[in-house]
Amino acid sequence: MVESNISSDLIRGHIDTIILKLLGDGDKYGYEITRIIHSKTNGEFELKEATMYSGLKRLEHEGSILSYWGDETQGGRRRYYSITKKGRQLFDKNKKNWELTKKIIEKLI
Amino acid sequence: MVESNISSDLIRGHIDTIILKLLGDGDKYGYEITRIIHSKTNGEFELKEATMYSGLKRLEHEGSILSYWGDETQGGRRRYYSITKKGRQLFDKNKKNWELTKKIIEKLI
DNA sequence: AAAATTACCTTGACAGACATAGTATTTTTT
DNA sequence: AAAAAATACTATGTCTGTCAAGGTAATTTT
Repeated sequence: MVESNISSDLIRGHIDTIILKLLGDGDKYGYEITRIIHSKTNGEFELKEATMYSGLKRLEHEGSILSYWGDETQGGRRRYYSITKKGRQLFDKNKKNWELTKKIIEKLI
Repeated sequence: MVESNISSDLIRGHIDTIILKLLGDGDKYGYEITRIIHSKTNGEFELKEATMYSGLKRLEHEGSILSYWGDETQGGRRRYYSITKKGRQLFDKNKKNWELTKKIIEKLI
């Protein structure tokens, strides 16, 4: 269980993009997002709950995603998130930004 | 003059590493560091002065660099910075961290 | 002489990540 | 059946790095 050494400074600014990417493949609820990320990275990166929820709130606020309560008649309530057109555009923009930033960092370190 | 669109969130956590890298090649004074970075990136990234000086102060505080006044008898004073052994170790660590983080981000976006 | 550049420094604001704490339900373990 | 762990959500407040804005002073260019 190697559990994450990823500095939060290095991940900063990528959280929203990571969430948007996941939602691009279909609606998900919050807790599910953390689980997927955990397994996708073989436990190397753990998205903290507080971090995720603040990202979700931010994204919803600006209209990049929207949310709705699942209709689980049994079991705990789940709030699902769905990406909007604006969200897809933001993702594209962020991804390009990442590519550019990556090149620059690579040039400098 | 394309001047920087690099989001400060994406660069966060890399400033110190960038500075250490430059000092690894020889002592430099503050203003010089900004100029080198500017030209190395063809103007795509501009290290803000306040950001740089706070990085320098942080690094000096923790013993990763040290500083001394240049002996310019004529002309303006210059404070030179020099990397320490600890600084070189920190650079190596940061660089590894970057490689790891890069892989993880790439996996997720 | 005025303007621009070189070179340094400080202060305070801001925003994102996260620790911590809390609620409530369901599932697993003892 | 009771206790513990996992699922699932939310709110509050702290910390830290980046940067805008401001300042000083000398030198060089216009």
